[in-house]
Amino acid sequence: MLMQNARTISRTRSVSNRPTVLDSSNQVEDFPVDVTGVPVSYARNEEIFGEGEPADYVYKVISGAARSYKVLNDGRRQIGGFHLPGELFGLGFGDVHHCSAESVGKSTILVIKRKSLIALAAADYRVAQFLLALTARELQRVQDHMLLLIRSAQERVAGFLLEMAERMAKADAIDLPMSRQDIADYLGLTIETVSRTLTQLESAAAISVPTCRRIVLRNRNALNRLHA
Amino acid sequence: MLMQNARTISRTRSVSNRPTVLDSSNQVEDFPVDVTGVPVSYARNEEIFGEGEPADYVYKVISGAARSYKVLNDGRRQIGGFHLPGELFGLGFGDVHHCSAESVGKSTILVIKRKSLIALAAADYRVAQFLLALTARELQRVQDHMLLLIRSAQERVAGFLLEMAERMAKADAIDLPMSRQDIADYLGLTIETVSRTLTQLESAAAISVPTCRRIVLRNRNALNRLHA
DNA sequence: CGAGGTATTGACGGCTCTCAAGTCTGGTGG
DNA sequence: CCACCAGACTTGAGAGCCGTCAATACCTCG
Repeated sequence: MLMQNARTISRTRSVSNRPTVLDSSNQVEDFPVDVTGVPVSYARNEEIFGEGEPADYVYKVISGAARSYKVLNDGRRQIGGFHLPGELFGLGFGDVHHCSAESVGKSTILVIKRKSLIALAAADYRVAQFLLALTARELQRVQDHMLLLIRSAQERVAGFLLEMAERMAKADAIDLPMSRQDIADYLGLTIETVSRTLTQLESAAAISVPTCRRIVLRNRNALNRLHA
Repeated sequence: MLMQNARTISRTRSVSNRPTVLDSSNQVEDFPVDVTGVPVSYARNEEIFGEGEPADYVYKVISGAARSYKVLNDGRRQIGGFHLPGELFGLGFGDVHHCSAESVGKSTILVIKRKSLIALAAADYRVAQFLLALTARELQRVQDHMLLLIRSAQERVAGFLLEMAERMAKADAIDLPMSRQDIADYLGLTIETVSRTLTQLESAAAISVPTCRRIVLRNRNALNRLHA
């Protein structure tokens, strides 16, 4: 019945670490009009919002990274996406969140009142259009992620590395903010398989792994071939 | 490198079967204001739109069913979703479609000019809100679908049957519009595994399969247990 | 009635999960 | 500064689920 590791849910979590407001007011770029939010700092593994909670805010990563996820009732966790600096998350526009979100490491995140967005969108169509575009892009991202989940372990890991390189990228070196467990839960694999696959890719000279959080892409063609 | 069946792509397809306009004008319900579209009939396996084509229309199923899918370059196909009567699809709000869509069997589909929607949304915020809600609901549906893809074959098939029963449902009997290959590509399995799993579920008295397209849910509790 | 596509069933192999050590790393305290 | 510890990561052996290949049954339609 359950075939994957159910230990996923019992994970270290910094409890009762209240968010700290850093500054009183801060503007959100990207939007066609001015939107303000409050920057909040989160600790490693701290919850940002939980599934089923009222969705009063949307979020924008300033520094660090966040993960959105759902948990199956047998304990398996599926990470739907990682959110890197500059990206918005917590969209969904029901009255409650349909997934949970946590800070990956230490992070600073701009918290924006949803109501103010809704009001702006009602008044200015460009804001509504912008929100629609954001949601549609997120939809597309999730659909692409689905394509990863039907592939072999090598293809998933290669795809993950290429995606991360693309999103954080300057050079061919990536400093992953997330653990092997996070990667595994993102790719629908186990940490052992992720680890083994990275070792294989390293043996194949496609990557090198100087430290476990740092990965250098040595042969993008090989990775792209796997990415299919 | 590739481990799943690559024969998926070579599938019968009714070629050169031009859509037929049935009627000149037809209203779209659900919308907060009047939106008109044109009902078009499609043949079995006929393409409705292709990935990369300009997204000039959105679609609403009147009768029959449609499937949205993407194809990997090794030929594997992932069906992102089935669209049943009453449901809209082809949202996405980029200028091109990011997936393809086909009619499953014979179907009638209302084709709506996207531009007219955009214009309406710009003029009336309720329309914009409605579109946003639709897209967000679709996002949520895809996220839930992702959760299916990380489960065992039994869990996936059970989840699929429950989803279909919920959406087409009146009673416990479902008449599936789609083939085993469609189900397999939706669940990230092979047709053999889908077939075997249905047989298992039948042996376990959870379902019965009078004909291969008709499935009767005999024990929803058992299915729900699997669905986790 | 025959033909082609569709579905089922079986045997086998491989990929990934599971369980279990072992190794490394980063942080803490002496 | 170093020893120590806990968590994270890696590596190994074995098992199980599902994919592959192949043969057979079914079903629709000409």
